[in-house]
Amino acid sequence: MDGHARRIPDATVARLPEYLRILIELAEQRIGTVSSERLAELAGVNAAKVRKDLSYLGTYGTRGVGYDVDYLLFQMRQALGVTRDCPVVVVGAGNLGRALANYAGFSDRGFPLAAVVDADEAKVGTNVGDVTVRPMSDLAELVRANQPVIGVIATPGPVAQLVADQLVAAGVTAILNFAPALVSVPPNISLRKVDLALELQILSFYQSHRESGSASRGWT
Amino acid sequence: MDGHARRIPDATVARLPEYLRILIELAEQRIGTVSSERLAELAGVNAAKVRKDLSYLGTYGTRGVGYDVDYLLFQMRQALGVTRDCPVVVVGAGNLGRALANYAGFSDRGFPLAAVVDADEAKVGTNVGDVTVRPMSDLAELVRANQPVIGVIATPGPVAQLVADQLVAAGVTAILNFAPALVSVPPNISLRKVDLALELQILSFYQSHRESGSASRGWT
DNA sequence: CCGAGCTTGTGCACAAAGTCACAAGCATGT
DNA sequence: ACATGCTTGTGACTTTGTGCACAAGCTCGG
Ligand SMILES: NC(=O)c1ccc[n+]([C@@H]2O[C@H](COP(=O)([O-])OP(=O)(O)OC[C@H]3O[C@@H](n4cnc5c(N)ncnc54)[C@H](O)[C@@H]3O)[C@@H](O)[C@H]2O)c1
Ligand SMILES: NC(=O)c1ccc[n+]([C@@H]2O[C@H](COP(=O)([O-])OP(=O)(O)OC[C@H]3O[C@@H](n4cnc5c(N)ncnc54)[C@H](O)[C@@H]3O)[C@@H](O)[C@H]2O)c1
Repeated sequence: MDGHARRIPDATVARLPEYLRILIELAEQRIGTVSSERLAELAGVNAAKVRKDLSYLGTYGTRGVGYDVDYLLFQMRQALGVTRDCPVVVVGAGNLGRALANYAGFSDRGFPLAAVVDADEAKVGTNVGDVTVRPMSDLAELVRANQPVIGVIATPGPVAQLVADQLVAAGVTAILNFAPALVSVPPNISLRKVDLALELQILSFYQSHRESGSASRGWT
Repeated sequence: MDGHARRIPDATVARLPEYLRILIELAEQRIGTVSSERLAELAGVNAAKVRKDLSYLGTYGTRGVGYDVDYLLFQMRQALGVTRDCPVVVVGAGNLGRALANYAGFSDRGFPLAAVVDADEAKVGTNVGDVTVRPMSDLAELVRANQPVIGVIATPGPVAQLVADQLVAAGVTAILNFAPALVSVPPNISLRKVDLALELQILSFYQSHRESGSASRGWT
């Protein structure tokens, strides 16, 4: 379609959603154009980096003016593949699973909650957020009915690999893992992990070695 | 004490807590020594990287044998600054704040919950986990009584900067931000953010551009 | 139509991170 | 004592990411 399709570096991919969030805010404020300078300020990064990042998507800016917010927004959604909503299935209806299920921010950002499943019979049938907890045996069907789906692991660490295998078998193509355990998936499945205790330990490190680590951003 | 104190790269710092978690598991299994090869396998990274990472802490391995688990564990805790527990104060007693407060994994890993505070009068006085929600006006005193403290922002995005400022004013030296907003802090304060919707969008990208992104790990 | 004033897009030089390959060094058995 | 086998620690190289600086290019006013 475009013809140039150059590969986007991982570091850039990791920043695109941040730009996306900012663009959405700008669009809500009826701001029509934005410069790389301003975007950089809002995202807490270098302006040159913003321009380089955006240039991987295509040449969408106008020299002397900046970027058209709505157009860039459209192109960014296209690039990120968030043009259509992508439902999410949460596995584990514990503390975290329930908080996630109650979280409106997911639907708002294009990731509606499709279902919550749990292995515990006592939790199946209870309500969390807008949905009813379903048994693990429903997983394959739920995934098939909603494809493509992102699977979220919110179970204890020791069963994380097992759950991941079940998600993959059910046909999920991307997994977000909150359990503090390594999980392996086939190479065609995307996997990311979020480990909160790990974040605290990184903070702890920079706190005890008091010199500006990579963690802190500019102070205005 | 040691004399050589070379600067540890950020990328290494981000991996150390993962090694720490694995070492704790190994110690629990009464495993006395571990090779870089095995550690790498458990952490899902390259063995040479493990060795280089560990070499920043000091020369604690034994050639032909590997690393003594207990000794390395001790040194790693030392390096990460997690030798003493570091209490955590959560701001915002909503879905996420309550899930965090109920989460045993924090105390287990050296980050006991000191308090939960909230600006909403209706929530002050309610119980979450083992603690009672306190008003914002108690923040400074709570921080003073527990120092050093890590502050966790679990409030809506629009007030995140305000809350961060209050945390800094109260004397917190490290902040973990869950709100989807940029917050600025003075350079001597450590700051990290966790944005779940952002993670989902990154997954979405790699899902729509189906080639192995940086996200997936090996499949055994 | 032209010049002034911005802002983009990118070449380039540098910094950081990752990988390989291997010498150095320890333990064990003979 | 010494050869053997294994694993560490690290120098050299590759890949990836960052930031500067500036030419190219757009808009607008006169
Ligand atoms: N609660 C938090 O704030 C928090 C924070 C950081 C990380 N985490 C991590 O998130 C995970 C969940 O935490 P939590 O506090 O919600 O735990 P939890 O114990 O409250 O909930 C775990 C849920 O998983 C279910 N489960 C157990 N085995 C299962 C299986 N094989 N298949 C499907 N479901 C299964 C349980 O029935 C339970 O409902 C843990 O790994 C934890 O370390 C939680
Ligand atoms: N719930 C989730 O699973 C989840 C997931 C990802 C991100 N988040 C983010 O975490 C944050 C909290 O989410 P939530 O679902 O718990 O929201 P929530 O609305 O349930 O809770 C927010 C809490 O913050 C309190 N608060 C509001 N203003 C405050 C102020 N100025 N000072 C102190 N407290 C204040 C409110 O009283 C409320 O109790 C949001 O930014 C959200 O985007 C939540």
